[in-house]
Amino acid sequence: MADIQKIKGFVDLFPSESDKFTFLEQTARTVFSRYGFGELRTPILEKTELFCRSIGEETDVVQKEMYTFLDRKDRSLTMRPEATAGVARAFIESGLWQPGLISRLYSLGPMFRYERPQKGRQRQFHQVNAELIGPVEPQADAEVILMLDAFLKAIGLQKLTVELNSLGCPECRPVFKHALKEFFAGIDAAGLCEDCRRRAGTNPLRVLDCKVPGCKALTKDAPSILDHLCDHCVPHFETVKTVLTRAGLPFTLNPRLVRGLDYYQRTTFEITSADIGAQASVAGGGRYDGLFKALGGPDIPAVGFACGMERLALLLGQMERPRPDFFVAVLDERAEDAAVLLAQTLREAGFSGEVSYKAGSMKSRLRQADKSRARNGLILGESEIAASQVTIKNMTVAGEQKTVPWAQVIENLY
RNA sequence: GUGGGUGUAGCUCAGUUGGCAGAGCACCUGGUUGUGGCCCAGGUGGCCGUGGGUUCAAGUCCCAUCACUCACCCCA
Repeated sequence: MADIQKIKGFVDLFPSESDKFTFLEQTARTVFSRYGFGELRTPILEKTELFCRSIGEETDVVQKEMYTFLDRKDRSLTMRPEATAGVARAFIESGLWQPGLISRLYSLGPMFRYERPQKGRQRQFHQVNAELIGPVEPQADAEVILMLDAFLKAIGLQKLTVELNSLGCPECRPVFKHALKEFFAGIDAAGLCEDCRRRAGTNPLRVLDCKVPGCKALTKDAPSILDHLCDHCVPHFETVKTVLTRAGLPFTLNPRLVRGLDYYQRTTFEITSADIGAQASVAGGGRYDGLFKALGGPDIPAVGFACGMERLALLLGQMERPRPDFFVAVLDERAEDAAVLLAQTLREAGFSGEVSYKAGSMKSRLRQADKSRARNGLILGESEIAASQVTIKNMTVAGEQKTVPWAQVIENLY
């Protein structure tokens, strides 16, 4: 055991795993560009205040999950726990915005939250984020959800559930919260779980999302946010649903879907999978019209989502690595230089493969060639050196091989 | 922050009421002088997570500690 180990909740990804992330990133770029999105790369480190003001001072993320520290000049900095705040900050700071402008931006990269790790949750995790900045129209909400769905389909995922809700706006949500508190006042609070008795006062919306059976039963007849939407929010939500339906995307209405970050309003959504353990949510997002103003910028509406790559990777299964074109099997010490030079020539011509640096027995070197899954075994032994030739062995068909001059290797590969 | 589970070979794991440290896979070398996969034989490889304690004797029992893991909270 090495005496220095990686820190808790951080992981090393070797090729069999990192291949999945590369695939996810490439697919995201391809799909998002079809929707007119371009990549925005923002810093991993931001001033702490940015996250306090955007995510919400009272949220768990800000209260107990941030990697926050003082730099050498005693400024409080934080490793980003999510992407949207940084994107909004960058967008405001750039000064590029003007009324009527629409920006389509996505971001990829690591996020950091100080939580206890478990399946589908690390302290450093990766998200692909998309932000559609500018439009108030509900069609934009639908488009973002459709783009997310297109991405998930492109990586081959089935059996995902789209849950949809509207949280209302600053106008109608307070009315609903009041109705909810009245409801809790009217029921026997003793039947609620310990957490929910606390939450009923502090964050009543959360109680509706509790999985404890007793709480579920007690809140069965609780008022629904969808019955309390105001005259602006109702048609907005109706249009979102209509567009999704006409696009053929099935979704489930979940009036109890609550988001953990304060900046969401109106449309919210979540994509879940039943196959990845307790942390079932692979993506979540919604509309955050108030965020830019809260950060001291202009009043810009926006919709977006965050998608967890580790959770997607859990659903991917092993990816097949491509077969190398060749493996140079060195049988004679005098061929050790030539082997590397032969490989170099082939690589310059676009072929891929490896070399056994040290000479060894035929059996040993061919075993290596076989293990590398190469299509061609290129044998350099005593007789080949003497004649300036290479024996090319077809590793995919038993007993098929030929010996050719150095310069004719490329056209004779199997 | 709270609870459960697990730490033995590179990996996956056995190891009885306390009595010599094991298997499979992987790796290496052979089984025809220069021909892979399948098969066979042999071999390399262990501070039994760490530190205390009990005992003639501890992988095994007790205490502590660390790590990993699953779940809660919460989120992607």
